[in-house]
Amino acid sequence: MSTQPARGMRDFLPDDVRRRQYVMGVIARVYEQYGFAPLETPAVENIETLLGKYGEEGDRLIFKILKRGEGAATGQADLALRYDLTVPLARVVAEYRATLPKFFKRYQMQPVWRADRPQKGRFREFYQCDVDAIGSHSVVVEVELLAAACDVLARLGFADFTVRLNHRKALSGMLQASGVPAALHGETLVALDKLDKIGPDGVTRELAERGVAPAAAAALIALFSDGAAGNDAILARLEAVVGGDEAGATGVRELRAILALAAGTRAAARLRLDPSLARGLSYYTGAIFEIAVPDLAGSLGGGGRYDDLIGMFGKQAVPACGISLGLERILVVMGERGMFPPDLALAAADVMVAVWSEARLADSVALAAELRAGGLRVEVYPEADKLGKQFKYASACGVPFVAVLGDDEAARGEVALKDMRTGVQRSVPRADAGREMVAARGQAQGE
RNA sequence: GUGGGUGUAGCUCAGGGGUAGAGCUCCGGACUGUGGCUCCGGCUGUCGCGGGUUCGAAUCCCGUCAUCCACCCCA
Repeated sequence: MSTQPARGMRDFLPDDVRRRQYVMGVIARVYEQYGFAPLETPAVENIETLLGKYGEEGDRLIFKILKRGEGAATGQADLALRYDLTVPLARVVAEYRATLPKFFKRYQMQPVWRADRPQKGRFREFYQCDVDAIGSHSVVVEVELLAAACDVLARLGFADFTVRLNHRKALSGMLQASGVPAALHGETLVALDKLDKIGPDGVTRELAERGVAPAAAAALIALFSDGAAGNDAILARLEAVVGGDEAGATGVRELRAILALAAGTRAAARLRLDPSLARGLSYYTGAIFEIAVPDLAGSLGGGGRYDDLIGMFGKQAVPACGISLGLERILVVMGERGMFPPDLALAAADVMVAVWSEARLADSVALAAELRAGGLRVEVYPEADKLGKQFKYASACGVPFVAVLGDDEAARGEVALKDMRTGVQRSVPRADAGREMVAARGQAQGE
């Protein structure tokens, strides 16, 4: 029988968990600094909550749960594993709107599931770390979210990430003004997105195949090729192309406002206007973001404004905006670059109590209890064994101290303490052993 | 959904028609109150699975499954 975890799923061994907890701790602290409150929702949602929210591709990748009991024979699904944290949030807001604050700011770090094909930095179960602000149309929300995400990455040690920025309304304005019929917007964006892969000629060909007029194609390619230009230059160009299109003008105005408001935050140096950024999730309605580093094909995070999603739950339309960071992607890059603090690899115990003989077992367990009461993390070697083996085990585990309570020590009321890093051993009164090692640990951490 | 790489010991991998291998890990010993280093000895295999070719297949062929990578899409 195979002992591997199911496809695209992973086991997290202690070192993995420590790294994950470290990163999630940094993220939670930053989000709290911005005034966001924690939220958790169930892994499973009713299937109709999820279907129709993500677009065709997204719906296809939802893990569905077949009916149980008498319904099992029908092969129908009534439940599904959540595909992201945004749609469950929208459901929660629609359900509890009356009791939530006017501006509901929440963060959520939980696993989501996608029936995708696994790849580097891509798993079927992965954690998203979302921050969202509900209830305001103001672009202050966008700026605060962008600043928080940039603070997180900076605090984790990233110095080379960029945040691509675009706007759904600016995008549709561009297409509309270029004479692309609304029905072709989706396909046109897919083709334009390939610009850096198949080049202007390839995109021109593909657009022609899809029925886009040559003049419109040329105008769009010119606009989308402006990658190296500064934000101001792109903004000016966008304004010119979008022209009188009303939605487009709104989009460009909001992008301008976001860039202006962000000037006083850590996001300012990161934001790159990118007219080609589209994003596949269908619920976005306004600004859209994507966070990237050069050494990973996928993004570290993404997000945007979704003013219509909460209204889809049939109650009241509520504006909303959010950003999602991909924990696994961040961990993959941090691992490759060796960005974790060294003390994450520390042993699980400060001291191991060796067991001299069967007769001393009870006394050794008692000694461990005394040391724990003094604030130490203490492991007891679980059986009486040759001392050599016990030291070898302690050494392999990286435990910095071994306490030996042999017959000689016990007779004198002492404990032998060996510092495994220096090899120095001395006997101290049993009552002082805890204090000695707490002091030694403090010294080691001060180094 | 499309395309490519790889499946051999617990782990990392060699072997490409003729008896199944190495390093690491693990266990024991040198070392009966003391680890790391060294040395000696030992355990571990349906060579992913199924079929075919052959006197003979880990090796060649077909299929299948798993896994990794790329595309699509995404975090």
